[in-house]
Amino acid sequence: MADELSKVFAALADPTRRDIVARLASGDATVTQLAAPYEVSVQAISKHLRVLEDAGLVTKTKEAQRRPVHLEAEVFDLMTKWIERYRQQAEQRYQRLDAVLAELTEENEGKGQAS
Amino acid sequence: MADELSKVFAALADPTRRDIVARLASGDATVTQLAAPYEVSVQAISKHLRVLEDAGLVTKTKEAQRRPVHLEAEVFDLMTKWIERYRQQAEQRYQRLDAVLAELTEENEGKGQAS
DNA sequence: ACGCTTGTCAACCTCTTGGTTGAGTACGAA
DNA sequence: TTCGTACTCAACCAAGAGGTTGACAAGCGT
Repeated sequence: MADELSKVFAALADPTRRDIVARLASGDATVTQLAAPYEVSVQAISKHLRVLEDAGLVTKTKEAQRRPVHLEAEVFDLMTKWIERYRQQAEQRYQRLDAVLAELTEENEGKGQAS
Repeated sequence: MADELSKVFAALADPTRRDIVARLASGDATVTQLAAPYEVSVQAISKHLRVLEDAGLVTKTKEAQRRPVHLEAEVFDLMTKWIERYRQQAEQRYQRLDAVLAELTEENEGKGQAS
């Protein structure tokens, strides 16, 4: 796949992966610990983790046979920045429209017309 | 597909769709206007717009033959809330770890050990 | 009434995704 | 050294995503 942002959004588009992120937010966990709550195979969860890792949302470290998974918070900033940029612009436009509508209402105030 | 959040993330996982969102942030546009910059067919863009619409990121209105597309800012809040929840938790844990490490360093200060 | 513009629907193709099972590696415990 | 645990790799499969082309509907302008 292509750019960082696409990978991050794609990774979080899956409910299972969002769930995993949610659990990692309260502490690191190994692959089998993460796989336990789900009905799917451990391999499937391993694949999910690789997607999260490729997106930079998560890192794996070695500890004997275990691979504790750790949530990386920094990548969230990338998303937040992207979102905020366009959310704010859209909201400003919305408020500008509000202002225009308010003006139009004022102008028509004496004319008794409010289509 | 399933839940709202999954649809929103999936919609924004595509660079073309993020690009469309970016352009819509500075004003509404018709389907052909939105399709113009890209090499793909108008139908492809129409599909992209339906994905964005299903995710609630965008609305279409009728205006003669044209279908002006409008960016809906509210849905971004859903994402922002989800992201912020886990980002903050992860950051807090990180800072707590920092504090623990600082304590450990202090304790070892007189012993000349700094592995 | 006719044609042009705008947009969607439908069928099709290819690549990706999320899942499976089976085998293999790496390591600690006995 | 042998066994069990933890995890990954590889091959495979069904379903979905993004693209194409072709046909069609809906409106405006002449």
